[in-house]
Amino acid sequence: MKDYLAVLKALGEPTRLRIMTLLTVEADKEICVCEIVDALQENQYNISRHLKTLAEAGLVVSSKRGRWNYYSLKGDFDLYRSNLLQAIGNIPEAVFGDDLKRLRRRLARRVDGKCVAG
Amino acid sequence: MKDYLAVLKALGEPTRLRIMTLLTVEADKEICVCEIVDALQENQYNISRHLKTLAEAGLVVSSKRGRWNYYSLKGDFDLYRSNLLQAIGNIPEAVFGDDLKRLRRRLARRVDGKCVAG
DNA sequence: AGATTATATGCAAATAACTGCATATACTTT
DNA sequence: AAAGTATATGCAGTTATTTGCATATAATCT
Repeated sequence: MKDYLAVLKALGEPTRLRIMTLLTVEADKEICVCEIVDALQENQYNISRHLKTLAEAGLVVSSKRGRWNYYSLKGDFDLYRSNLLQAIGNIPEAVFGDDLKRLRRRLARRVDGKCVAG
Repeated sequence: MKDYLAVLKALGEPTRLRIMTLLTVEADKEICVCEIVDALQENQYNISRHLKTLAEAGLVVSSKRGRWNYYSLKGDFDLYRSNLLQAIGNIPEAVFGDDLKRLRRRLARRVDGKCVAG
């Protein structure tokens, strides 16, 4: 039961739910930590920790490139996780409107599709 | 966001997830508190409290009859909650095997479809 | 090599959630 | 009316989760 609970707990925390929404809405992209930090206006260390929790729950994966670490939805969800993601997909985008706006503004700054922070 | 979170939090706790499984598997029935207490082998007061949390999250409803209080899944789920229930429906029944066995044994004791506790 | 930047993490403090116990409430039975 | 039964809840203590700060790690740039 523990594994199943870990996924629900991972989603049941505001910052992590916000992160999952970013990654879901921009599901075709990998997003790096500093972009998430900007979009959510939260501390770097907290974002980093919440991402770890999401990864441990089997919801996201990371891919390090240079000093950047890019996160994205885990590709091959089992039915349990994909139903959960479908559920949170029903939450109106307006709930996360500011986050998404800031994310898009930030993504627009990329050069060659890569984060260039600062 | 708070309302959406409350549902995920409600499901992300072992006792509450176990309760939801009982109510889902026996979705055609209303189940009273003392039957849940027996099935889960937990304290009456904790079950009572967790049921309250589930009710506040819009997942279950109660219906008082005599001194018994019967709980069941809320009938008219929105898409968000119904997708969540579909998700937890993917958890193998074996995970809750003992609970379900005890519940069935307990339900078999009903008289006229009503709980007769003790 | 040394400085800089992006990310991660150990530890202590703060916050939130859960449990146990006692007891209240509400209904029923004698 | 009194006793009994099913359920709910206030309060205090415990346990779990999250945060803040400092700092570690790892890669890059000068």
